[in-house]
Amino acid sequence: MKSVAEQLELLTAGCETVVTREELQKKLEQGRPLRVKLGCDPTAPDLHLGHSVVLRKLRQFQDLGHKAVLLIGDYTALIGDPTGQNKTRPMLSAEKIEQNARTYFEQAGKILDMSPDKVEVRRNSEWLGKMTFADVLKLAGQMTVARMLERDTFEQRYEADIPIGVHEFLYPLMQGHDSVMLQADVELGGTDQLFNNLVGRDLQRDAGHEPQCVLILPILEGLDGVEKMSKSKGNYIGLSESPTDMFGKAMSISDALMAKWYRLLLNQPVPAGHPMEAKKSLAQALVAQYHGTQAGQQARQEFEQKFSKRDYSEVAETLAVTGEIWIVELVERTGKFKSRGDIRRLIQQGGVSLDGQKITDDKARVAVKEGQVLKAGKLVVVKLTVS
RNA sequence: GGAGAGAUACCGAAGUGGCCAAACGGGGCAGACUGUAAAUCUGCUGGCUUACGCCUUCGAUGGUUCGAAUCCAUCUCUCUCCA
Repeated sequence: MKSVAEQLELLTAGCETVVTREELQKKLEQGRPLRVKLGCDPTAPDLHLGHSVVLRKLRQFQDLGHKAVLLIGDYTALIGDPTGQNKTRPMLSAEKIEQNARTYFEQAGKILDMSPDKVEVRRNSEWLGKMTFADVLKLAGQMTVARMLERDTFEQRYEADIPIGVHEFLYPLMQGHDSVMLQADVELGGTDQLFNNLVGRDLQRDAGHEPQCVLILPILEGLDGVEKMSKSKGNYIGLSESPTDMFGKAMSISDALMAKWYRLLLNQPVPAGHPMEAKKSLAQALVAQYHGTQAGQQARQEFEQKFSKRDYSEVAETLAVTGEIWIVELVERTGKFKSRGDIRRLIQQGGVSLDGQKITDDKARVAVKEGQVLKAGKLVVVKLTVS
């Protein structure tokens, strides 16, 4: 067991905001396992590196002997959230939610310790589903409109004339109420969760509990280096992606972004030396985290061969085709493109080559030979086999 | 409840009867250059069709017209001011 000072140092490292350090220290001094809450969204089961930042923090708590309390927001997902901003969030069936939750745990398990004594899984329908309208009013009475409007996402939307549904004011309260019910000692979240988590403190205090500490982790920018990593923006690396894709995507980030990824994903400073070498180390370490050390080395070797030496002999992915085939169809078979029009454009612009020879005629038929290598765009390289 | 403004492709934003698959900017993709970085230059950027061409798209539904993103009606949603 590490000392309180060591724990405190470790746990607050990398956090953007800690509310408050003193309180956390006091809780740690009590010497009992703390209950560390993290809300999971059962509508987005595809976890990516962005989610991993907060999950890794939670893992740190676990490793120090504390308990991860995963809260599934099944009640809100069941009702749906018709917020103007994100269109109408579809109502999810109970089965779908369960299925998503399972997928979530499967992926979160790559980071968290999922052994029963380290994790507690709860659903907020347990208590929210039983509340009466009078209970809701009582809850709502603990908050004021002015305070709600302090929240910057609300403030911004209000200023920008973007609609805000009244029910949206209730979400922070629901989330805060969850903390009361769970007797959370600590709540983790991304920067967008600061307000919600602080509401939890108020409600806990009103309920006569000791308020939870709030640890806010920074947002991880996605591949583009500007926007927050998210599935809808397509700028993410999924936790379940293949070593090849992970490595390739990681290599495409900007040097400026690399430092932040090092800090948030590896808890390390950028090593000295050539930025490209540093990036390779980053990519390798990431692959190793999710696929093992060996896969990390392999991915690196494969990458260096493919792109640095332009030697495609070791390409792992294969595609079986029959003898002669129309080039557009051939590329389509890789399954990585959304439409034929897209493929045509790619071909016309010189993005497709066979054994290093560009094919720019989108009407061409090609006679595929065993072992030829097809390259389409930056990321797709496959070895062809004739069947 | 009253008065006004608005809804265009991934986003912002032009377009007010045919030349509109829809200007321009951003984003995205590709090529050149590189380190699959950045910067820069160039091209592309609804779907199907290996051609001719066809189909879907300007909030929704109907209508006027040879012809509608554009005109009319109804509806839905949003914003502002007033009560």
